[in-house]
Amino acid sequence: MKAIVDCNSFYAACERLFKPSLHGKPVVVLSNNDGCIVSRTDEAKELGIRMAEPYYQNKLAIEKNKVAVFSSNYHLYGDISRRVMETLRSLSPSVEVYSVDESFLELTGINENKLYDYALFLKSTTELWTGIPVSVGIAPTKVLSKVANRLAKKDKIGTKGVVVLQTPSQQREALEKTAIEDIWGVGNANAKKLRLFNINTGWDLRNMNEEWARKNLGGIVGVRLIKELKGFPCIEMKDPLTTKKMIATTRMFGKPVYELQALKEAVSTYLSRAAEKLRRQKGACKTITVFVVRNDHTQFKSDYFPASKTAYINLPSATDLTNVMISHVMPLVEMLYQKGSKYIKAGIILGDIVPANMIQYNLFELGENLNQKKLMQVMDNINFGIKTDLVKFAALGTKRDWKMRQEMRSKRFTTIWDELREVR
DNA sequence: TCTGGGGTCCTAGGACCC
DNA sequence: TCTGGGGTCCTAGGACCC
Repeated sequence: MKAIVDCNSFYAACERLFKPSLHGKPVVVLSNNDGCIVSRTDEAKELGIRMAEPYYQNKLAIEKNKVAVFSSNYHLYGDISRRVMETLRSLSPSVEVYSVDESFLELTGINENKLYDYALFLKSTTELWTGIPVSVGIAPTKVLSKVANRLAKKDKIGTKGVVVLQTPSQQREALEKTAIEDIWGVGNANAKKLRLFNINTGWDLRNMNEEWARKNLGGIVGVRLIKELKGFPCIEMKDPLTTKKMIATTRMFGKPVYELQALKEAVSTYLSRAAEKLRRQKGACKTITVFVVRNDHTQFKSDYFPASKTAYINLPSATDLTNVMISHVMPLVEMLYQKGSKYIKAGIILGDIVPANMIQYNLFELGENLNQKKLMQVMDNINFGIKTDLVKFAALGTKRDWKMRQEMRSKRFTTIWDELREVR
C-alpha cells in the first residue's frame, strides 16, 4: 500500500503560521511578479476565487471580502517544506518527496488492519510538529492514493482528513465519485477527449480496455493509468537520490526590458541561480539553452501575443562554473536580441547534466579550474548562508530594473537573520 | 496596466549507418 | 525495369504535474 501526504493550501498555510490572527480568515498567495493566484485557503475558495487566475481579475472580490494577500516567499515555503518532509521521514522508512507540499510513503510492513489509525497518526504528528495541516490518502497504487487524498481534502470533517481505499468496493465508490478531469494524469486535453467517448468518471476510465488506451490515451502512459486505477501498481516509488536531468531558471520581468545590456544582466542573473542549483546537486552541464520572450505592440492594445526565441550551445566540456557559462551564453543573447523589441521574460535551461566529479579537464585547463572551483565554493557559502546575491559577478548588473515585483511579500522568518521573529 | 515557474516522461520523425 | 530493412541516436514538441 502507498500513502500520499499532502499539505492543505500549503503556501497560504505557511503565511498563517506566522500570523495567527489569519486563522479562519481567507488568505491567498500570488505567483512571481504578483501575477496569478497560486494558493487559497478554504475560506478564499468559498468566495469563488479560483486557482491560477490572474490576481487583477479577482481584485474586486479580494478587497470586498478583506482577503489577506501575499506575494510568494519561497525562502519561507522551502524551509517549512523541509520541516514537513523531515517529520515524515522520521515516521516512515520510505518517503518520496514528490513536490514542495506532498510526499508518497511506501507502507510495506504496516499492519493492513491498522492503516486508518496509521494515517491519523501521520496527520496528527505532522500537524503538531510543524503547524501545517495535511490530508492523507492511502491505496494500493499512487493514482488511487491521489483519489483518496482528494476525497479527504474535500470533506475534511466527515473524513477527519484521512481516506483509505483498501477494498474493491471502497475503490469503486471513490472512483464513481471522481470526475474524469480530477484523476491524476488526466489533463485538460485528454479529459475533453474522454468526455467525447462518454467516459465521465474515474470508474468509467478504469473499465476501459488497455489496448484502447494504448491507441487513444498516449500509448504506454494510458495503459499504466488504467492499470493503476484497477489497483495494479505501475508507477513505482522513485529513488530519493536521483538528481535532476535539467535545471531551469526563468522569470517574467517586473518591468519590460528594451536594452541589450539589461537583457544580458537578467540572463546572467538567472544563469547564476541555475548554476548554484547545479552545484548543490554536484552536477555539471554540457548544454545551455537560453530563451527570450518579447511582446511587441500590435494595433490592439489588449493583445497579449508573446513570441519566444531560443538558442542553445553545446559546451566543449561539461562545467559547473558560473563565469564560464556566462561567457558562452552572452553571445547567444546578443544573437537573439532585436533592437526596438519589448522583452517581458527570459530564461535559461541547463541540460545534459553529468556528475561534476566526472568532468574531464585538459592539461591546460586543470590548474585554472581548481582556482575557479574554490571561488565558486566561497561564493556559494556566502550566498546560501547570509543573504542572497551578496557576492556576484559584475555581469549581473547593479541597477536591476527588471527584477520581479513582490510587493506583498512576508518576511523570511526562518531563513534570513535580519528577518527572524523577535521575542521580547 | 496587470496572465508563474520548474520539472518529467513519451512520441514522432529525421539523419545516419550497415 | 528494377530501388530493402532494421537499428540507433537525436531533437522538437506535446501532455502532464504541482
